[in-house]
Amino acid sequence: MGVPYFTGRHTQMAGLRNTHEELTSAAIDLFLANGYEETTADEIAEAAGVARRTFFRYFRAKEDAVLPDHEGCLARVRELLERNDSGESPFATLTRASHLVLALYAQDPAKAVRRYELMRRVESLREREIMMTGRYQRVFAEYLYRVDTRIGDSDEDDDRLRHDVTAAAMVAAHNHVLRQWIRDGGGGDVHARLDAALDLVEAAMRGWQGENATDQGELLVVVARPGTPVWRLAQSIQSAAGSS
Amino acid sequence: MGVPYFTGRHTQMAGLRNTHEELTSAAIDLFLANGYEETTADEIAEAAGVARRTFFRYFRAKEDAVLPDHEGCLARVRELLERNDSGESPFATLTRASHLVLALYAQDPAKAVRRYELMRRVESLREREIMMTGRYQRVFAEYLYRVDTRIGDSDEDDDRLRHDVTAAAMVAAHNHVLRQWIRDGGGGDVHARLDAALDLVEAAMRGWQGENATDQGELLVVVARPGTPVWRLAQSIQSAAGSS
DNA sequence: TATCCTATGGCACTAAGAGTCATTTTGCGA
DNA sequence: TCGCAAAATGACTCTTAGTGCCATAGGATA
Repeated sequence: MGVPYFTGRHTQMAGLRNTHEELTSAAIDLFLANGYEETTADEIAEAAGVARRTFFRYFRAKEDAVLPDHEGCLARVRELLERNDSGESPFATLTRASHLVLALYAQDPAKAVRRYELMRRVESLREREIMMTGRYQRVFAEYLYRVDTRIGDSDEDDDRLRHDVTAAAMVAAHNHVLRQWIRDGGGGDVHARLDAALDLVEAAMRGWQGENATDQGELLVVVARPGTPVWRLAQSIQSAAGSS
Repeated sequence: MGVPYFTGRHTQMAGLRNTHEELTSAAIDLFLANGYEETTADEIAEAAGVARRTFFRYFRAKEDAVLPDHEGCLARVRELLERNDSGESPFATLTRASHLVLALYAQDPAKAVRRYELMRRVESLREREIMMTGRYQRVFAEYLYRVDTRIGDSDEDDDRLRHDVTAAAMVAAHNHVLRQWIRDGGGGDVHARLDAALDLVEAAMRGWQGENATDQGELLVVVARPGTPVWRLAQSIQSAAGSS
């Protein structure tokens, strides 16, 4: 078998023992009780009533026994971004992808809180989590690069910078919301909070301009007397916006 | 000795053999020639004419033999942020910190290019690098949280979100500039490029608003006939901005 | 010369992770 | 209900990263 790691395989009927689940909960229990480094893969396997080798068939590394199934989630995110069926904005699509990731935690708040407690004190787990967010960020940035090309004279490298920064900002907002939610004990509507945060990010990034940018926050006041033709208004607005 | 790893210790007189340098270059050579996983710490040590144990005295992990001295750089960044002597803006201080990190690569462009070649194909090294950027990002965000508190009615949680996003955006911009520079072969003035990129980030983040923000990019057009009192103008602008 | 102190070498040990093959379990069609 | 193919598991072995511990070499200092 080529890729034996758990990504939805190992399908178990209801009622039968779910090795994956037993391994993760045994791992979290032992880690919380005896410490992370102090717990060996042997002990986890034994606690789950399974052989050591089996443990490493379900998880490619010790850390993965605690962390959520990012591999599978990343695959779903990629699929979502490649489908790209609706006519929504790139940012909106990435927002949906963010919710997909958030659901990975939100669907089991109690476990999320326990995991967080663990990650708070184990450096190695924090590192792994950071790595994963880096993966998402990269996928986001690449998606933007693919679909958010702009017509006109905009500099290509500047566009890529904007894509990288946007992806980083979105992931940071996601992580912020997730962390706050978990610290609050896992109550309330996380998804609504994520939407609010991403709205702020989108608003800020909408102000991203190339080198010939107009100043943010500038007020454009057009004074016209009644009876002025509308095209005249449009003309002066345009020229004012262009010559800042 | 408590912390034996290289952070400026192992001071060598000029002319004596610099074990650290020999180990890193031996490591890069062997990794590029035979692959990363295929090269053991034993072989690196032997190539540097040193014992295996010595290798792990200089580097806490195999990956660290290739990567730049992030540990020391992080310490310098922390020191810079804690000094906080000048009266510049938080963003400007973080910009200086970014330049500090950039210098870690810019001071030896040839080695940076070789390293990049290596990281391009070794997942484990990419992971380590992502981890390190995560560390910087965290330090940046914490700095903002410390010094960029705002007076008035601004929501605290919203502030922290802004700090997280700002830090992420800055680090993303830094990494973007660094990557582009390395891909271009390591020529030109990286530091100038970083300044340009961070200027764009600052401009975008300046547009960050709390929940009662007016829409970014929205144009407010006031039409008034000549002779209208100024207070009347102000009144309608205010009411229009408030009801968006 | 006696003595420190630091870098190094050498050795043993733990544990993570991968390869391999035999064995069991499970799903499914006849 | 039986039997078969595929998947899951168990039981080894092996390599290598990383650590702890102690001995030693060799330069600096009193």
